[in-house]
Amino acid sequence: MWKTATETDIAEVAAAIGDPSRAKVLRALADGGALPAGALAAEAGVSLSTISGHLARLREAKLLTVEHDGRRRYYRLASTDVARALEELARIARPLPVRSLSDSVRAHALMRARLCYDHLAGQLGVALLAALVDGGVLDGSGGGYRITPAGLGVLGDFGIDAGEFSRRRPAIRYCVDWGEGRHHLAGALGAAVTRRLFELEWLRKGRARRVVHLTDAGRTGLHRTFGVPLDWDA
Amino acid sequence: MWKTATETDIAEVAAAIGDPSRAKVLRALADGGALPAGALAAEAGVSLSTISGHLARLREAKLLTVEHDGRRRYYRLASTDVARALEELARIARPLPVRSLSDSVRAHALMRARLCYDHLAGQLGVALLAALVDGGVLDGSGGGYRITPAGLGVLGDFGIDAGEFSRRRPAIRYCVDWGEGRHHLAGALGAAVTRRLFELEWLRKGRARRVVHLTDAGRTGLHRTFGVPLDWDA
DNA sequence: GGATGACTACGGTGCTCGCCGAAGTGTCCC
DNA sequence: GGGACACTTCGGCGAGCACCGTAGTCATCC
Repeated sequence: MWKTATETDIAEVAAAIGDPSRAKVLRALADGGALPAGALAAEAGVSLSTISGHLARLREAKLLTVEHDGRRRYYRLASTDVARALEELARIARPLPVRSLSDSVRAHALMRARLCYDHLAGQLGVALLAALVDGGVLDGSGGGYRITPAGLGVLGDFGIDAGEFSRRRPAIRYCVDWGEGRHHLAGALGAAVTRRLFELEWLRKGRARRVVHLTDAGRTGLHRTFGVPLDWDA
Repeated sequence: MWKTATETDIAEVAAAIGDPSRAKVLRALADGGALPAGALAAEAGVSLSTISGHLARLREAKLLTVEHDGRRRYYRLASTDVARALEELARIARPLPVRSLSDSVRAHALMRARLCYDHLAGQLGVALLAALVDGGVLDGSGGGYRITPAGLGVLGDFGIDAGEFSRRRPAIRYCVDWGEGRHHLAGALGAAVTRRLFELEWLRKGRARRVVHLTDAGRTGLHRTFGVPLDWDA
């Protein structure tokens, strides 16, 4: 039932994360995407042989998984838990010096709406979860979230069959977002909603990694479907 | 309003955590207590000079704070955010080999009820928060928790003036506990409740660090006051 | 004021590990 | 099958750092 909660080796994981090159790799994968070794090498600014060693170590620490696809290997975060831990670390880490104007533009965009692993985060993610609860799609009482019977219908109309979720992954999880104590939607439902938002082109990927933009169709669509305020970003 | 969310230096913090000796220090302080350098040296199994260097580094990384008290210096986790990040890392870390029987006894006790920084965690913490929501003390809808008007009264009778909470610390936070997607109560309220539980001797510190035990008085008291089931640990 | 205790600062030693280039392995394309 | 491509493994170099013992700095106690 409960995982056997012996002490765990924090030092090992932390050491695995605690190298500039490896941290860059993890951040590049924080949107839940998969990238081949070459791209990650470029991202981290090191040689292919070096990145290969780093990737082996991250894999050893169970932070990454590999998917073989022909002659290339796509690396991906091992789980949403990893993404969570990374965001939590980012909270307590000191800010990197802002190097350029585009950095601060990107920072602002990330704050508004970004991908955290495979689901929506940032202010938009928070606003969406709040709207789902206010609109009765989710029941937020009881120390967690549950899909209500009414909510099943709303989600079905939106194109999501919540009954189809795999047993392995919790249907609903939440990530703690920037700005004390606000949630955004994660878990299988968070991922499904986000995927559907892209399908409908209510959401579009920004040029910078992890950044997403709400389209005009998305703004009105989210308002009509889930009651997200039109001025959520005011 | 929102913190300026530029990229943060995950690698620096993670590297600070990612050393066996430093990780032991952090784990020893994870219950929110404060310990002098000598005790931490013993805990980590290194010399005083070595621990001094480690403590300086942890302080530099803003993970620890020091309080001077005469000729000794007490070290403490810098914030609840740090405790959170550590628990999150513990989630994804591989379990350390169980070395002895007492280890596994302790692991079991930790799972049942433990301190996470300054508030209650483990199955008991989860059960308490659930009871507070079910009993209407907290309102769990809306993507967070709020104290209800009725709840203010219940808490007052219990000996907690929730109006007195400082503005600096959020009244209510939650930590994600072991076992997918359950919360336990944190924040100023979590700390106040826990403090009061010790005052009333409903809760007693166990022999092992972080472990706490519910007394018989506590079991019935929590049931009558907040509606925690008598068989929460069944 | 001098002795004791708690810690920090310094100097030195050895090991780990991040880095690269070169060579090896597996995959795809022509 | 041969060659290009994507990556991993190997060997070697250099820097960083975890560790200790010793010496220095405060604060307390007598």
